[in-house]
Amino acid sequence: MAASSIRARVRAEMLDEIKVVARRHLASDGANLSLRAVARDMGMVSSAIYRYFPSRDDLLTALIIDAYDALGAVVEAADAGADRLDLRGRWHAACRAARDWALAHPAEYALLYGSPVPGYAAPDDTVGPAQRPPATLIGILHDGMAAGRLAAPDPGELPEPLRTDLAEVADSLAPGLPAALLARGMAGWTQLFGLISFELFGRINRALPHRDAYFDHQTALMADLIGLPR
Amino acid sequence: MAASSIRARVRAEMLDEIKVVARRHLASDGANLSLRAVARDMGMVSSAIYRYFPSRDDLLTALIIDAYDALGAVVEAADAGADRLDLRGRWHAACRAARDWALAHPAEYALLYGSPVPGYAAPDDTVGPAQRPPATLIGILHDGMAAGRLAAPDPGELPEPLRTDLAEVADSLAPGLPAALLARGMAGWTQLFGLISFELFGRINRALPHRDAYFDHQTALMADLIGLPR
DNA sequence: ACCAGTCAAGAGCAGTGCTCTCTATTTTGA
DNA sequence: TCAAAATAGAGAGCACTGCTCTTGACTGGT
Repeated sequence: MAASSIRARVRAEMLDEIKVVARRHLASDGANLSLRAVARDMGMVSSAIYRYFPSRDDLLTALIIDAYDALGAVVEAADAGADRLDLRGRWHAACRAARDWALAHPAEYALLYGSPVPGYAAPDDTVGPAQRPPATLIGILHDGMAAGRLAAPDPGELPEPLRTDLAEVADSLAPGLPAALLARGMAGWTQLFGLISFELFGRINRALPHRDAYFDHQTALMADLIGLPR
Repeated sequence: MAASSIRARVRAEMLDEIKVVARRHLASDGANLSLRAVARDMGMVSSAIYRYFPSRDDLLTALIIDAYDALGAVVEAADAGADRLDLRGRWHAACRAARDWALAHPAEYALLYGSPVPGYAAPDDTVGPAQRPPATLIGILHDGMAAGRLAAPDPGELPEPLRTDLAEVADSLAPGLPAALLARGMAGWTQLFGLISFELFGRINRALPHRDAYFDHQTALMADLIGLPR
């Protein structure tokens, strides 16, 4: 058994090291990751990599899941670090954590939220980790409703086909959350994604030297829209 | 002269045809466009393409500029088609036009707003066309202020380093537009980009069958945030 | 009619993902 | 303990990529 586990442990270390090297390549060369280059960096022959990842897409999938989990973890930790009843503080902490992670890991962020890699379909393993960041944001609204610190928007602002759609999503994601509030929470999540993507990919913000202040202001506007108390 | 122009015309037609074929490949195979495949489709040898586009990146740049201009044109046309004083109608028309174009040309949208192609730096020729869609949205706010139908938010909501940043951008983009209003307009543009990108790249909206209604509701929320009169 | 500019073609280089075969090593089961 | 089975790496090879260079044919202007 010990002999068996030594081989398994070496294998696990290899898997990790391949991912570490691949992440380094991702950071320098972008999304078109070269298995041969990774192998070269590890002193292996290219075909040996296929013992560990049956295809390039499988390596990408592993990196994507790791990245989703890393992002989800920092967002959840930031949210957990704020006073439970300070909804606005939690909102800003979660948003800032997502942005900080993205700025620190731009290539991995691009892998998650950039244009999909052509010919690559993300397997179902990714949907769970992918939902951690938005689920955290929605959780803030859910807690706010439960604590009576957050008012539900007028349900009449939702036209009918949409109201039932959103109500079903709310039931499965955060039971009891009013559909109209869920819609505003999703608006906040969409905005967060857009802000980070523009800052990372775009060029508009070149005219705005104080990016932190811009980001905080924009997320504050969304907090206003949601109705988080000041 | 006529003889010279016939050659120039053939050349221009070749440039166009290459771009048409390249767009077709873009739609089917995504961003990793193959010059050899394009050449094959045109019955040329691969090296002949280089007479027309010195590199793959130059072809990409041409496609990007065309796409920005196409998107900008439909957004501007949609805005121009609405009553000048119906700010909300203009806002929705412009947003819907952008979404419709993106849904009709997903690969080109991904080229514009997806993760940047690794190793490819967009040249300065692209920044002009790239600003047409957001400039159209900001123009709506500008007109609204001029017509007295749009109130400026409290300038105090902007912290100081940010206020001067935004004021400078406003001066160059839409003189007279209050900085706080510009910030809200940029929020709307960010949200529009995020909505379209999520719908095109994401999987969240799979739970929302009525996507048109969702989109309209989300853009209406941003119109509320901006203060566009109902 | 000639010369210069333009074009397509082909060969070739260095790189890619991936498959297959071969050999060496390790683990396992009787 | 010792052979069988599983696993690891190496290397060759296939079909593909972007791109360069040279060669030969064609065209337009003088």
